[in-house]
Amino acid sequence: MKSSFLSADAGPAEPKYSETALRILEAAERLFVELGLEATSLRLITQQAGVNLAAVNYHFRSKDALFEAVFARRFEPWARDCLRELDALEARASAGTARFDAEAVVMCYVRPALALSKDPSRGGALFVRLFSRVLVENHRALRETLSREWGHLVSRYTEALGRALPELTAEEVAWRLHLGFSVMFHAFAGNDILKLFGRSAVSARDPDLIVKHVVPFVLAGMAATRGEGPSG
Amino acid sequence: MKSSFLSADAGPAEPKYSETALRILEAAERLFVELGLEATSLRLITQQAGVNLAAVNYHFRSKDALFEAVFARRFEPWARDCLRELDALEARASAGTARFDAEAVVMCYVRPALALSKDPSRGGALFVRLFSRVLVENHRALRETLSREWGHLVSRYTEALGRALPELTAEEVAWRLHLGFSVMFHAFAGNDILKLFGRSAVSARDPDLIVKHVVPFVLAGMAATRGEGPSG
DNA sequence: GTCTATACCGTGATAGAC
DNA sequence: GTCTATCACGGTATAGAC
Repeated sequence: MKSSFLSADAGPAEPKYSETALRILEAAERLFVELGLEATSLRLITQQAGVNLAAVNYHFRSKDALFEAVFARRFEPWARDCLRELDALEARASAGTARFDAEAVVMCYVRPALALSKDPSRGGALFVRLFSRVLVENHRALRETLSREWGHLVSRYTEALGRALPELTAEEVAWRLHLGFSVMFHAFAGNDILKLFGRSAVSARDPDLIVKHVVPFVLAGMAATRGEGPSG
Repeated sequence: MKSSFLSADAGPAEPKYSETALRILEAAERLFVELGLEATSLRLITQQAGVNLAAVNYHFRSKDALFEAVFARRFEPWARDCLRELDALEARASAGTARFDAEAVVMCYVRPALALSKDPSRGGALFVRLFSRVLVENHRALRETLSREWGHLVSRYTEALGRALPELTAEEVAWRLHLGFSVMFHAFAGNDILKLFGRSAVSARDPDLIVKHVVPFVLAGMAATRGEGPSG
């Protein structure tokens, strides 16, 4: 078993939380998902958790750090799933039992996202929505952690997509990945921009339905011909 | 000249603002763009505008309403440009001088966005970024206004895309529009999700560069084959 | 180590004097 | 129209009880 930090070893992870800390963590998760980060006050969290306000500053450091902890608890197992998918794809491709194309790479993200969506014990669709919304909104609370701990995950997807689309330059691959993931995050976030205008016919909540529509869109976009002309 | 409320007549618009109100409006716009909505306090705005704190509640009603005013001043002329583009496309198509395809429809959004990006007197690229960020983040401040005043704009794009892609069902058209606009908003917002992970090679600031990469992606996505299989 | 009460300062909003 | 004073609420910090 290769144990490079680039691949998906199961860490011990799950730092032990005291009972108080866990109560805070769980109340916070529920409220962040329901109300969003800004709209959830520490006083509401601690009240629902049945603990003192100051406990959140003792066990976690700040509201942002609490959010980081809520996030990490759900995100890390998921990210490890993604890495395992990528490892498995590489293995299958080496063995000649799988094509290494854009669809295979995209599915290395979609499959774990879909599995998580359907597993309430790991946060389910609600967490996927929270996760995507947070990425889309670029929250300061996560910037440091994500780039320190999970930058290599993006590197893996970038390499994989570059291998799947060898006719593209590195810059083009970066753009396709950027755009493709933007749509997928957005779709999974359940944000319906057009609904802001009161005119959307899209019901964007069922994960299977999202995948059904978003995957063909993303695959076609990633495989687009450079500077496609007006008449195809 | 048909003058249905559905098409693009030039309204008088521009309600007269007192000098104090204008000073607030302009300081607010600059700061909202620089710092974001949440991070900009009314005390900072009024201080930079050289007016009293309470003036913002007198001239506008609340912080959200102030944002609405800042937004409307830039958005309305732009939205009218979009409507004019759609009207012009329909006219050219009727006259047989233009193809009514997905690219033509998408360009009805991209052209005004690009023009606005390059016109600092109307807010320029900074406002396009603010606008896109606000849509992406689904701000409560705009929900009511957008659906009341500009819902028909989305209806126009929906109809147009349906006409350009007649082989798709209405549900599919809604999804393609939703996904396509999501990517474009996101790209124009300059949000780089992958940069959160510290690993993005995309420099997402130059509007022309954004268009160059995003348009082929969106067009390919919109024209995607239903449930595209693994081997194309 | 763990938990609590309480105080501090910045936020948006508002009432009422001028 | 403008300004001062004040409010309730937010995140945070700390002193001190157990």
